[in-house]
Amino acid sequence: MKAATIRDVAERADVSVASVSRVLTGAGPVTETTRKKVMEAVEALQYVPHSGARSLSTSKTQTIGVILPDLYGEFFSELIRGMDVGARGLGYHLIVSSSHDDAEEASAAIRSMRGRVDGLIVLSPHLDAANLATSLAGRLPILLMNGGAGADRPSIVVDNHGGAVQAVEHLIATGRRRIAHISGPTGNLEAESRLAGYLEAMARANLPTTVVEGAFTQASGHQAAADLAARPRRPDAIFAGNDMMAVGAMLALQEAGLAVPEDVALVGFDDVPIAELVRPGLTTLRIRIAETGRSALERLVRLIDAAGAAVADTACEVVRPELVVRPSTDPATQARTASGDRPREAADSSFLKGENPQ
Amino acid sequence: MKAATIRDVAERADVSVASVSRVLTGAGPVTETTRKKVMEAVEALQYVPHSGARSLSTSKTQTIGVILPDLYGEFFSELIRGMDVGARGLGYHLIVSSSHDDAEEASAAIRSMRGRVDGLIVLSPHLDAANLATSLAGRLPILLMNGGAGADRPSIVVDNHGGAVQAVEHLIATGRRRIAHISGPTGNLEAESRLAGYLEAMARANLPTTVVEGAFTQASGHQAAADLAARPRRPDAIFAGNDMMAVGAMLALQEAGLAVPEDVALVGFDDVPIAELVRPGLTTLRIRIAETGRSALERLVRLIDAAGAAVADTACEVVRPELVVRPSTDPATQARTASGDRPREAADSSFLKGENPQ
DNA sequence: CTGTTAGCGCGTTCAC
DNA sequence: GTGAACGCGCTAACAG
Repeated sequence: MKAATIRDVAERADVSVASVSRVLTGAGPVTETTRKKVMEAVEALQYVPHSGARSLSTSKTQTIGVILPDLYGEFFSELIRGMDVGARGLGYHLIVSSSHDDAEEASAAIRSMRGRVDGLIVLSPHLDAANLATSLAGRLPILLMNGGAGADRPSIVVDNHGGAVQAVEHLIATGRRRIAHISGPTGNLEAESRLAGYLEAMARANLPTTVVEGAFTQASGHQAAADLAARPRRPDAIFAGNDMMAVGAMLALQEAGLAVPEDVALVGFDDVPIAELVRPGLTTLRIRIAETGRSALERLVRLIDAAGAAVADTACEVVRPELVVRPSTDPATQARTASGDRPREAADSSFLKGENPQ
Repeated sequence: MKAATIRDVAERADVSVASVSRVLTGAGPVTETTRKKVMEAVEALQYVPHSGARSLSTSKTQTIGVILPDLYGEFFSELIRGMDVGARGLGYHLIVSSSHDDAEEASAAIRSMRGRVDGLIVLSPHLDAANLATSLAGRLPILLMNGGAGADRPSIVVDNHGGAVQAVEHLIATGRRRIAHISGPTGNLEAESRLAGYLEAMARANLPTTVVEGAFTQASGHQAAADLAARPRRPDAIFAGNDMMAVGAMLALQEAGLAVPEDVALVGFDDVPIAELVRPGLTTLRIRIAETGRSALERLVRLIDAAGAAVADTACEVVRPELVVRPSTDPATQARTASGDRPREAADSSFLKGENPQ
């Protein structure tokens, strides 16, 4: 008892497979009579077109692949969510492939996408990702979001440097001077840009710098902050490379008996959902993550539709983070951000709101 | 300038396509000489096999589809993460399809998977999902995780009823009597089981019940708790239908000037990562979400491999939630859960730890 | 061990 | 308007 094919339908409806195809795809002229016969047969046989075969025939899979380093943490899940929304809106499917630690694995993952997707969104922190993507994809439209200067390929990057500068300047403006930075892992382009921004802003203000390397994980942020808190000349502010580390740092500081922001002010990066839920609410640099994801997907689809002629879109779109001040640096904002609802959602596209989560 | 096909490789290597196929798939006997010639041609032409064509030929896509209602919130993202880990381990890809509000849409989504995946994991809260899946998939292996009694199909369900009973009994054991419940949305099977468990446990203890309906979202939990806090005979404990609502409730209570757990104790459900990060840490019923996801995927693959003969596996696997006591019901646990690191991760499989998140 | 050929399931020219 | 044939790119029989 195998699934019915287009041939079975044609036979039962007593027409040719071509007619069945015409009816089902809606393309080509068809008599109402045959249309009806076909539909009846389809119904009777519970026929469902085989998208794999269709893809091979049309060389369109209606699927886009997302290559990313990890699925852990809210950043990536939000991004995926946004992409998924965009994909569904355009009739595309999303195939995710994560946890490619080294370049070798990532390259294999990209390779295995050929014939399976119409385009790729690559978020690889590996330095040579751009080259990899270029060489391995064999003329597959690719959108880079790996944090590197997009070279001359379509890409989207976050202005990490500018965001970091904003963070530091905000801390300075609120009277902080001993500002430490918990950086992301060495080799990660995003992490390095944020670090560079921190260093530049501090240098400009003529302040001494302190950097502890983290790994973009909550645990590493916790450890780094514990370290900083124990130092004789403890900082009066910490700028963490991302929100997860900031959250870890916040807990570490509180465990050490330090008050946030009174003793130590704290700033994160990304504005993941949890940033608003911790207490005190976390000041951070907002990237509209889900929206960025959707936008990325839509741009890739545009690229796909344009096909070869798309030499036009080779730009590197820059996403500028927006400073969101919360109680972790400014107690006065307490009232505003104390709500359990997320005010920002009201401003964003409605797709950002989850209506029926488990 | 199109991508090279197997024919191009065969031509350049001066062998037949069959030989190329043998070399590339590793199946069948091949001389070292031809192997070398083929590999050279592959290298020269930058050839990458077209997985779509291969799938059509082998009727194996090495892809499994996940149908879920939403991607919002940590529950689903954790689940997907676990599935992704399992998939990669078994050489499978994951294609996600979410936000199917009504049964119609979900059914269309399932249908569109034909020829694209080897099996399906369906997490639909729609009551008739089981039927839908059955009728629409045309002999596609399916694993149900929709919370309903799996009928006689392979499925995984959480013991929501038992978990809810545990929650209530814990609250009673810690001296609470006016225990309210913020339920999930009507029509959601998980929500209804949890509600039933609450009602049963309360009845057994001969305590009066109070139920406010939420929507499994943080915002709805916030609103429900604000409502409860304003009542003349305010509860001294709240059991929320999931962690997101519990977090919303916690913030609402704190805004109302109530102390957790002193004035109102709070229990959630799921044990999403954030449950440990809010203050006070949230007592909840732990489902090893990522692990459950991985396990589900592995089981589905087993089902796929077994193919037709798999009448054996028709069981309904039950996941039993484990009560995790944190300060939101018991201040004495403060010290233990104050750490920014997640102790539980040490106990779980290492794949649960994110090493390189953005 | 290797080459030839027939499908996998569908879309799509072309004549009719 | 309709049907027969070919091709998408690859794997798997079957001969040689």
